[in-house]
Amino acid sequence: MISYLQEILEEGYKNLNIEEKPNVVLSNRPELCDYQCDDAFKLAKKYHKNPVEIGQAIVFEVRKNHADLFKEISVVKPGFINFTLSDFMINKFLKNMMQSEKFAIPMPEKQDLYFLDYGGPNIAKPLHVGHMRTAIVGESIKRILNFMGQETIADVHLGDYGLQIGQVIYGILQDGKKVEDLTLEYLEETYPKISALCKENEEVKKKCEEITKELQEGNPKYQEYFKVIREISGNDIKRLYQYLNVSFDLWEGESDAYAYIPKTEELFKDVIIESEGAKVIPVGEDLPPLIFQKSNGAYLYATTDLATIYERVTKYHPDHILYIVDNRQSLHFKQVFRAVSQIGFMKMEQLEFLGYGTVNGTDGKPYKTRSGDAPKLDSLFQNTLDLFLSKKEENKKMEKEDQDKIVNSILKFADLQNNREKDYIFDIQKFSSVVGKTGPYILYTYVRIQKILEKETLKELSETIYNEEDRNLRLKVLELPIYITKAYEERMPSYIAEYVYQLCTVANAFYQKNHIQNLEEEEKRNSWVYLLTLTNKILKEMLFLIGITIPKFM
RNA sequence: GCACCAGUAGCUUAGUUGGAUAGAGUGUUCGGCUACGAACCGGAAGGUCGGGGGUUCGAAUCCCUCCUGGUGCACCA
Repeated sequence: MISYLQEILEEGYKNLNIEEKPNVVLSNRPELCDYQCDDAFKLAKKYHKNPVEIGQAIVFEVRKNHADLFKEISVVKPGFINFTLSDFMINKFLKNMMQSEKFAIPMPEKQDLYFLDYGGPNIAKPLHVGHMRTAIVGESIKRILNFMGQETIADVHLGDYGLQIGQVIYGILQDGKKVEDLTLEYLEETYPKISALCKENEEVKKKCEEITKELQEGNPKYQEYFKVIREISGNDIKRLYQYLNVSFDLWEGESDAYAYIPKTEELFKDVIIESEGAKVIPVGEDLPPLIFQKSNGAYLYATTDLATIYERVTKYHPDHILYIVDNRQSLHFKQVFRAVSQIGFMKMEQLEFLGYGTVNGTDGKPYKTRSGDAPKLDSLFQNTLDLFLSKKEENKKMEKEDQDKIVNSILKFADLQNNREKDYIFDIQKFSSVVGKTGPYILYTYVRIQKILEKETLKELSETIYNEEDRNLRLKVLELPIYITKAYEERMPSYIAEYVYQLCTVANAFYQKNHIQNLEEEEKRNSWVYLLTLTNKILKEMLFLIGITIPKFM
């Protein structure tokens, strides 16, 4: 709708010899108009005229050819141009949306290949709430890109070759465990134990670093342990991602990047210098240098990230690489991006750091359980399910599959309605709420509309709009492209969550007031069935984009 | 110390390429099931948009400054 209004205005601007591109936005005063254009202020400054005069000239041009599209176009006080759509125009666009496969949303001209990195679980520790955020946000960004016609490759990028593995192997050696003795439970308790030990005991830390280095150099005994650790941990990680409906095309990790380190070093040979016994890459006066190789010869996170970029670029030639990671890593990625772009291997604008805020507890500090760890995902899923089941007796009778879908909707909607970049407070009680702006509210709306439509058949949309709730719903449906475009351009799924919620509130108001069953006026009935059909079609697709699937019953 | 991010209603928050009266949820409060599902709908109260200054016809949004909180700063990931 907006792009169409802008086209109409552009036509008028040409006739008036205005070079600027028109800009139309959703009205912020819905009682005055549907859409507004605030260009007259800027144009007034540039052409040294009164904004109202310019506004009137623009309106005059628009009226010449498109009068039937508007109920009203007016210029108000300081210079706002207000558009109120005619029923004809609203319905014309609703039909366009219904008939188009992707709701007549303007698609990007270019089709690029995006490489996404939104996993990053450490195979030495269980997944916690922070991993869920990466996974949910990343999966949603991937689906949005695909919806907009873009190609994607997603890599889980396991944290599987650093000091943490050296620490676990140290623990295994101490306990005299054999490969076949290793279990998930054992790994989960060993890592924190040794990690804590390293902090107080310099000897142990040195030993762990030594093991890490030898592992990286290919020590066969350590390699054997490593493979089993990765196998055990990887299976558990897969199970949790599966529960969240999050998938990856590649299950690579830092360890896979090691094969590319020699070539990466070759690529960076002109900029690698020696400093304090380590090999580093200077990345500018304002940043600390990136450490390529430790003075003891071991490699680090930054090295594998460079090698991973090398691998991805040479193998897949992506146009963009997106990192969905915690904001706390912003400095690290700034260094990596600079290193890569300063030698011209990739351009800065091809590399995107999509930082998300830290998940904090009600005290505003990073979320921890009483024992001091970040809560495991398993217990979060279980707690959320328990809370949901306790809300209503009937919930316990639902199929397990539907219960899981609702738990997913609770967690994902609670997460995605927040702005991606900001820290947010995680309170399990509020997070698991099922009333108000929540996943269950959205699902409830969808299921209820579906119930209404079950008894109806889809026919034509008439030219009439019958009342305020009816008009509000039609207008809200027309707003879809605004939100999806923003979500795509800014890589912000929260815009879609927001739209879905708004659509549900107007839909609720609509069907609460307007009953379809037993409605004798044929035209009205057909129109409303048409409108609700389109509404649910959109809801379903948008819910898919934020990773929410719809249960059979609520 | 330096750098980055944030501060919006009691609580959780949306809105920052400058636009009209700052928008939700929750909590409080009033009203609505003889109805296609009340996990709902309608109304009320609740705001110095951290403080101060500036730019502008117009600032939550841009600039300066101060306060508060978080995070990161060379061999962890």
